[in-house]
Amino acid sequence: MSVRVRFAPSPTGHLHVGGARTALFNWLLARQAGGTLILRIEDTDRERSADSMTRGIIEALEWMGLDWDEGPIRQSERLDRHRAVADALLETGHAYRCFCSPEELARRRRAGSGTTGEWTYDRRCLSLSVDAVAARMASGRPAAIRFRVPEGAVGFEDAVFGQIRKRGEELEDFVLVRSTGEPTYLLGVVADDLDMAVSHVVRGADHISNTPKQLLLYRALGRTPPVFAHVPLILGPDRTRLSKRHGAAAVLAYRDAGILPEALVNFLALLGWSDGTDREIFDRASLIDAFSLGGVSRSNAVFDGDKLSWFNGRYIHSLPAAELAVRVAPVMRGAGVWEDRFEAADRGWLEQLLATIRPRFRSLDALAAEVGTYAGEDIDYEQAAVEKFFNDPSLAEYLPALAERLENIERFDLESTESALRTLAGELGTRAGLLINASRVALTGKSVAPGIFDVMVILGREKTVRRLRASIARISLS
RNA sequence: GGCCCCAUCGUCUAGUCGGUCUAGGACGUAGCCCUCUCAAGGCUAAAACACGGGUUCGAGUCCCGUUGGGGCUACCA
Repeated sequence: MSVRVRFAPSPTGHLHVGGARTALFNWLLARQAGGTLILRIEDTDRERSADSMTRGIIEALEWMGLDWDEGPIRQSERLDRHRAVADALLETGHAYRCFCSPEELARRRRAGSGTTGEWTYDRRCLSLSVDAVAARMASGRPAAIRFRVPEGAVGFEDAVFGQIRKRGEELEDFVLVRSTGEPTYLLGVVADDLDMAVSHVVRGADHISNTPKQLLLYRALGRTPPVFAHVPLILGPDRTRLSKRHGAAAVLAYRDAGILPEALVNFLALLGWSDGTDREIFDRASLIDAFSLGGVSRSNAVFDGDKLSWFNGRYIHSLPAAELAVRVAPVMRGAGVWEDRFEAADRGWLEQLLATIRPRFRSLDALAAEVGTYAGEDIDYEQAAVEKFFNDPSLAEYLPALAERLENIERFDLESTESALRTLAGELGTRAGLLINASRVALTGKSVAPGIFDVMVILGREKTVRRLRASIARISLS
């Protein structure tokens, strides 16, 4: 049997990391089996669904590199089909019309929810005679269609949670079609999964409790249900389900915060799944290779932004410099540090710069912002750096001397600049460290930067000499 | 409230048929090394089997209960 899975988000909000992980697991399963991934938008609640959300979800999936083979299919385009399924259920006696209005139900619910807990639908309309139903329909009274929950237990073997059972008596006669004629989610999923020949339903564990209802529908329809695999939920730091309340839970917010998609994918894969080894770094291909539903955890996981950040650092540090340049380019544009010369003539220089400064960064944002320090003409001097490394009066003498040496050495590379500086320090009878740290402030305006000779080489002789000389004015100010 | 599910370091997790598990790895934290700063990298440390009963020669691993957490309980998805 071929693997046909689906990712079925509802466009009532942004794609958050929980949904993204569900999408990832589905994608992994499909790719691993050479199967099919269907993207289905569950927008049967027209009140809460928004097209902009659908676009955002698609944008997020594309950014993560999770491609689908069929769809996007909007559930709202299949309403007639859903209604036909409901009619069939009506026909076979598995469903019935209910004329109780939502307001009336709310009233009864309030009155009925006494000591023994929740009120469930009392099946008032189930006992209506055929004539009574016909009369109400003729009078144009709106009717919902409810599923008639049969007696007995329902159970299924979940691919990650194992055996799950529920007694039918605990289920109420749920609504299949609203009195407005709109089918509900419960009917929609079953009808769609059936029509789309879905073989594995992989979704969040918040759907476990609804699965028995869906199973009843499959049974009433005389069809074999797919394999169900529920994945544990991702929790916020407060241990409740991730939502907008938890700030940046949206996938696109991570993209905008300078997170690389491969880092998010790698991190998410390991949140709730393990291959049983100590391995932490997985690229797409090895994830496809190693993933299995059996390795999915049964307990919920707290989202740890620090660890995501660590993964992001790993990828920023290890991506080929040329590739990294491609990724930061848009971020640099956003930060206003992009220059056209980076597109052509100075592409190599940009790549070299990125490779030099990246060990200090864990996000594309911070990395991009730093480019300006090296590529721009002017630099800002950080007060703290000036106070810490630019406070020796003799620097007013040393720095011009260093500038002069550097201006005249034959070659200008790592070895020559270092030997020039150390030789000068020796001649001046001072520590090389004094010159080095002061040079750092003079060349970058900061107390934190790559090795000073890397800085000199990346800046080039001319800019190095110029900044060294220009910086002297700052000494007296400190 | 009812029902369902879950339970190993602060966090993510490994833990084969119950037997060197004095519980392993990673993030984070602390220290050390490297060193021109800060990172990166390397090394080290502190840090967990929720609790109580069973079963067993032996339980983190099986069973029951308690506690804790999460989910569902809509004419939401």
